[in-house]
Amino acid sequence: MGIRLVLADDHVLVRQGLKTLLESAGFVVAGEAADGREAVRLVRTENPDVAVMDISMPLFNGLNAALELGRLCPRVKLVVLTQHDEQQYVTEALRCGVKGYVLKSQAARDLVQAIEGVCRGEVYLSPGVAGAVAEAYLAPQHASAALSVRERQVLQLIAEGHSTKAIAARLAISAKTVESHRSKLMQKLDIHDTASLVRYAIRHGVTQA
Amino acid sequence: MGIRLVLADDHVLVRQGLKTLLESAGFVVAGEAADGREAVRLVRTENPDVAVMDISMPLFNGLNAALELGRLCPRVKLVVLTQHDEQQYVTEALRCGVKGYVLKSQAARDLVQAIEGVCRGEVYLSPGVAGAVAEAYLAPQHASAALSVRERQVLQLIAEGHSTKAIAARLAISAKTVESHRSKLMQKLDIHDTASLVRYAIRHGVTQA
DNA sequence: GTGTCAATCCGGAAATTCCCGATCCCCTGA
DNA sequence: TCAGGGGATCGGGAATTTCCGGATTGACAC
Repeated sequence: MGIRLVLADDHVLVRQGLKTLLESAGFVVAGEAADGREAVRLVRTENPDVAVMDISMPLFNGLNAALELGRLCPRVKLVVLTQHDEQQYVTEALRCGVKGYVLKSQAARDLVQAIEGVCRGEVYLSPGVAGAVAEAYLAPQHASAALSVRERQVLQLIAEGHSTKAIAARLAISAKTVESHRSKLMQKLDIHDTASLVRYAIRHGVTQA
Repeated sequence: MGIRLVLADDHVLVRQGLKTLLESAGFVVAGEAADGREAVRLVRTENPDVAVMDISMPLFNGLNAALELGRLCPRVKLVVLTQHDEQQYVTEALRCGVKGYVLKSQAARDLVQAIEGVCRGEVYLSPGVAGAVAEAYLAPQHASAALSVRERQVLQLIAEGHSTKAIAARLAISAKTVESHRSKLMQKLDIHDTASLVRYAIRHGVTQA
C-alpha cells in the first residue's frame, strides 16, 4: 500500500492539481486542508505518514503547524512547499522541525523524491537550497540572527520610505550611525538592496505594504 | 477538437498540476511558460484559443504580458489566475484587457468555466470578485496612474531588488533609460523614494512581498 | 501634417551607499 | 575584578546611484 499523506494549501486550485499529481505518483491523499490549523487537526485524526503543506497560508501558516505537529505527532514527517529559496527561510523551516523543503519552482518529481526521502528518515532539500544551508553553517553569525531593537526600528523607518538623513534626525543620531545599522541589518539578513529589505520588513510585519 | 491553450506559471510544480487538471477536463495544453515574456512568445508561435497565466511572476508579470498580448494577438483570450480578490487588482486586470479572472481559492471547475466562457466571448469573473467590480463602477475614484508597459516592467524589477544597472542589462537598454523610466514612475505616482515604490508595487500586485 | 507621448539616450551635479576603522558603554563569566 | 563580546555611536573616502535638465525618434490620433 502506498504512502498516506495529508495535503495543505490555501489555494483549492493548486491543491487539486497537487492531489492529482501525487495520486498519479502512487501516493494516497488521506485528506486536504486549507490552512495550518485545519492541517494539524487532520493529521491527528488521519495519522498519515507524511504531511505536505504550503508554508504561506493565512491565519496559521505552515511553520506554525510544523511546530505544533512536532509536539503532538512527532512521528509524522513534514514536507513544506514554498517559493522562497533564501537562506533565512530554509534555516527557519529546519528549526521548526521540517524534514523536507521543496521549491515550487521545481518539477513534481522533486516533491515525490522528497516524500519518499522523508519516509526513509532522510532530510530532503530541493536542489538550490542545499547551498543556502551550507552557507548558514559556515557563516558563524546565525546566533545573531535576531535583530536588536535599534536595528528593527531602523528597518521599519527604512521600509516606510524615510531617507537615512531623515531617520538620523528622527532618532537624534548621526546619519553615519543609521548607515551602520543598515549595513548590520543587511549583513545579518543576507540582503543587499533596499527593495529586498522593504519586502523582508513587510513579510515580517515590521511595516505594512 | 478541444480548446487549445497556453499555460504560464513560474512554479513548475503548480504548473504541472494545472496542466493535468486542464487536460483531464478536455483541453489541449499547447505550451507552458515560466514567465510573462516566455508566455508572449509562446502565444505568438502557438496561436492558442486561450492563454491561462498567473499574474504574479518574476521579471515580467501576467499583466505586462496581458498588455503586450492585447497589442500583438488581440484574438487570443486571456484568463488570469491570482490569489487576490481585492477590488484594485480586479479592475487593474480588466484595464489590461483580461477576459477571465479566476481566484486560486476556487475549485478547478471555476477555471474550466472561465476558459469556456471567454471562448464564447464572455467576460468571466470568479464568484466573489464580481462585487468588487460593481463597487469600482459605483466609486469612480481612479483617474490616476496609467503606467506604460515599460514603466510597469521597470517598477517590478526595481521592487524585486535589481539595481538600475542590472535592469538595464536585462532589458538590453541603457542604464540612463532605466533611470528615466524610474523618475517618470516616481513623478506619475507622486512617490519619491525606493521603499515607497516597493510598497506600491506590492499593494498593486506588480510583485509580492 | 501637426501634436502628443512613450521610449530611448546623454552629461554633470548632488546625494547616497559601501567598506574600512574607531570609541564608548554595558553586561557577563572566569 | 577585569577581560571580552556585542551593541550603539561616529567618521573618511571611494564607488555607486539618484536627480535634473535636455534631446531625439517613432507611433498614433485628430
